Amino acid sequence: MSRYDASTIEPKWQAAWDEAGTFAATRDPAKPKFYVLEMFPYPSGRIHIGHVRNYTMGDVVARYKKSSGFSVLHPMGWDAFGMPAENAAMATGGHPKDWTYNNIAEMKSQMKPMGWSLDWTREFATCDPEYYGQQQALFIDFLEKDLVYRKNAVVNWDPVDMTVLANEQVIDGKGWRSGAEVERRELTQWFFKISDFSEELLEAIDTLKDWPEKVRLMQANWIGKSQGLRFAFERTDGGAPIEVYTTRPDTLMGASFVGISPDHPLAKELEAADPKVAEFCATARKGGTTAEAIETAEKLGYDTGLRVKHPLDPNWELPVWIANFILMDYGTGAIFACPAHDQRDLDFCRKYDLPVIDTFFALNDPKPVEGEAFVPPKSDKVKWVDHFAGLDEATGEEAIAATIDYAEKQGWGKGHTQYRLRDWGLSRQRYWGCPIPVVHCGDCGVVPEKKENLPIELPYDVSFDVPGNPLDRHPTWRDCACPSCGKPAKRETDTMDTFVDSSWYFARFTAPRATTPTVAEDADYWMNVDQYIGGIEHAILHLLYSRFFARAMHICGHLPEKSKEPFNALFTQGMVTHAIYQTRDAEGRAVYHFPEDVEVSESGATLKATGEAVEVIPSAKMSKSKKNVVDPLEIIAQYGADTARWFVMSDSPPERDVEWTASGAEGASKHLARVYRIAAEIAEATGTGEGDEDLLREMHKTIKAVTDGIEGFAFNTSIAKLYGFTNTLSKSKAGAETKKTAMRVMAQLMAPMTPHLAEEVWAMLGGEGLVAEAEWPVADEAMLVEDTVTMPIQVNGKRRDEITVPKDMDKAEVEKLALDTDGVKRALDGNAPKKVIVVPGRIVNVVA
RNA sequence: GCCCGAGUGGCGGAAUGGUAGACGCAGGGGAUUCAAAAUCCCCCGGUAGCAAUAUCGUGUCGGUUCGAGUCCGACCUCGGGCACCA
Repeated sequence: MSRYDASTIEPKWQAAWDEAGTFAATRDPAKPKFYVLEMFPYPSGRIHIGHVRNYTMGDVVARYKKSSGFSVLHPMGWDAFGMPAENAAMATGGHPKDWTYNNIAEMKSQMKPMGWSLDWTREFATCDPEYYGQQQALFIDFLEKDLVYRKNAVVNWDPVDMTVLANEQVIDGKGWRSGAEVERRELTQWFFKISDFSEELLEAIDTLKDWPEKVRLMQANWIGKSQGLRFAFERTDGGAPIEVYTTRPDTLMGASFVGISPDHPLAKELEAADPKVAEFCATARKGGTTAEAIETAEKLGYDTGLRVKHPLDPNWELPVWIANFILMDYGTGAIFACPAHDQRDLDFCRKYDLPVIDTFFALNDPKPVEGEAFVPPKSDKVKWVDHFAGLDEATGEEAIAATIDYAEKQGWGKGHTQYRLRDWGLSRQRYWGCPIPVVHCGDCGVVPEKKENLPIELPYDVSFDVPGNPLDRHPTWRDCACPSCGKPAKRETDTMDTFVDSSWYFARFTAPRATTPTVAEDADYWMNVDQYIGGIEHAILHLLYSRFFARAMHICGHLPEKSKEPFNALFTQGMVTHAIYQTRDAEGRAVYHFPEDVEVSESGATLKATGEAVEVIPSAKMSKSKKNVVDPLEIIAQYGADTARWFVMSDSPPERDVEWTASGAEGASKHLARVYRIAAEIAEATGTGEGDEDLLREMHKTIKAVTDGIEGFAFNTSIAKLYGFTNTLSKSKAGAETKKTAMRVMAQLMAPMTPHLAEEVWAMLGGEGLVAEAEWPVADEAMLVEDTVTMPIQVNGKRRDEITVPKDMDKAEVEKLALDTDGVKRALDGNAPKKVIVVPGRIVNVVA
């Protein structure tokens, strides 16, 4: 008898699928379609175990749906623009394009042996000019529909390298290469008007029924709708009033000062006139642009000396401060502070000795605020000190509504709906991205490129030996003719955020070679993505941007109405985590190392090559920049793709993070060999036996459990059931034909996870055609019903005994039997039960 | 700092509010074998006990319920996101 040998089986069946064109997606009007998509990878050059897990999940769904009669689209491509390619060029002197395409070739050669049912004929990379040219066409359409504009926004500026830094390149407020203190600097940049869609994007979240609740919540919070009051403080010097937005207008009587952002027009005006203000603003602008950096930085303020009048009391004057924690991007860039009911304001007022005025107390505890602000939930009733609108005891919500009403009636303020969501800044001052297809003309201003001139291709002859954007210093690339007047003009040198690339690739897969962004018939047939699978780390930005893009593409006629929400169902798989190994270079900067280069022992970790001690940082998301990635190729080489697939699907629930450990692959491999052995025995078996009915019952239960597991993304429980059925089958004494039937069904049920082995077993047992094309088995409901049931008997919630009774036995009868068990008698110790609860078919609980 | 999750044996994990630990890995014992590999069988949360069994046990503390891993409240720890990592 031959033994299970993945290395001969796997290439054989992959060739068979290729020859039959099994996974090429075709529009078939006779069949329902199913579009399954996993978030496409960044071509780092090596697949890691997270990819294996992610794409195997999608493959299980794709193969299952194909068997269930759907015409399946399951494509693959490359999210190929981005910083790592430029970093590699800087580090090794190569070219981002060569680096990227080499990586793609390398990764593809690693992915092919996995046997994923991908339609490789649709493959593309976002750095292909054929792709980004269409993206440029979309940009021009968006410009025409007024979905894009230019404005100033802050970036991380490295004053030594004279270059813009990504957030990732700012470490503890300093530039990663220069080590210089980073400052926030304004630059004119391109923006998508995603905020115009705030309300629509928020409301439509309710329609995303098959998205995880946590993702919907995160998106709703991100959009951040709030109701508040907009009003202006009059200045005592007669200057332009300061407009503020507040969500707590009810606390206006507790106002302590008016604060403005260092980027507020008034701050800039004062900065120009007063060196002291300029000095403060320069300090306040130190550090990175992230919300985290701004919110955790020390709170700094500067009293401008300006005074404003309190809107409710013309004699009450408030000082105007510039404060580093106020964002110009949110609301009006100006606030009033109420320290008694906001911790940040309180800390600030204590620091600068500003007054703290209580506006309300807890109902039975009129204790003035000291070190901690009093911030009850807005739904709690509180006692008001002196509410101008005449409230005494009322909730925050009631008071806010009353205040807005009062302000509107008096005419000094207006109720306002505010969203936290900001417009999407897409400009990047970098080379390896999609060029923004506009031209700057001395006469015509900013002019979109003509579509017939697309794609605007990146020049190849660039260098990365000095910081900054190589497009800016290219000798000729910028030179062009103005599309409007024809005079000499200059190209835009900013490229697009890579989130743009990934915001419409799912639509492009429906017609990847088209000379327009999409083709109506293909988009109509294949959209939407029926099952999208990806990491939870993309819960907000990528998914929100894609939802915006789908709407914008619909407006421009590139997607049908139904695709405004492009992802019908979303599954967010957990991340594969791993410890990070790092050493430090001469300047004390972190240098990361791959796990396979590190020797880990009880006494610590060292580099295999040099024996240098390695710092071990606890498990974190696997990322190429931290090099804490595990190479699955070894498992594949040693055991085969099916073992790797079986193992990653069996080991943990797919939505949960998993800490990668190598143990277990061996066990998975043994199990597959066992299945092969049992199949080979059964293939040669003849004659009748006993227990055929029992085996068939178990088979139908297995069909149901495995199907439910796949449908519910609980692949690990499907696999547990398949383990159980393997045991049943190996012990069964049933007749040969029944066993063959059971084994063929097992091959079908295993096929989504271990497709090569399944084909082999299927062929061995005389299955017709390819198992990949066989119809999915359906459980016979009649075979699932049991006539007797074993019920646990509890006394006060603790299990004391059990009884096995007919399924439909009368409650009173069950109660009688239960009370008569030894375990119950022992627990009751002669006492009469107070109450007996019988849940038919499930449990009996005796209350003593 | 703000938003969102997760926490169950040595390990990965299972469990419509109804027998906690299915299934697997690791470990222990046995069979087979000249021996080994491979395979097959049995045991496997802690404590006490020869055992039957009792008792404790799902991050911590409290609550709801006949009954809580599951629901509610507070907390602890870990993870993700925070708009230029992808």
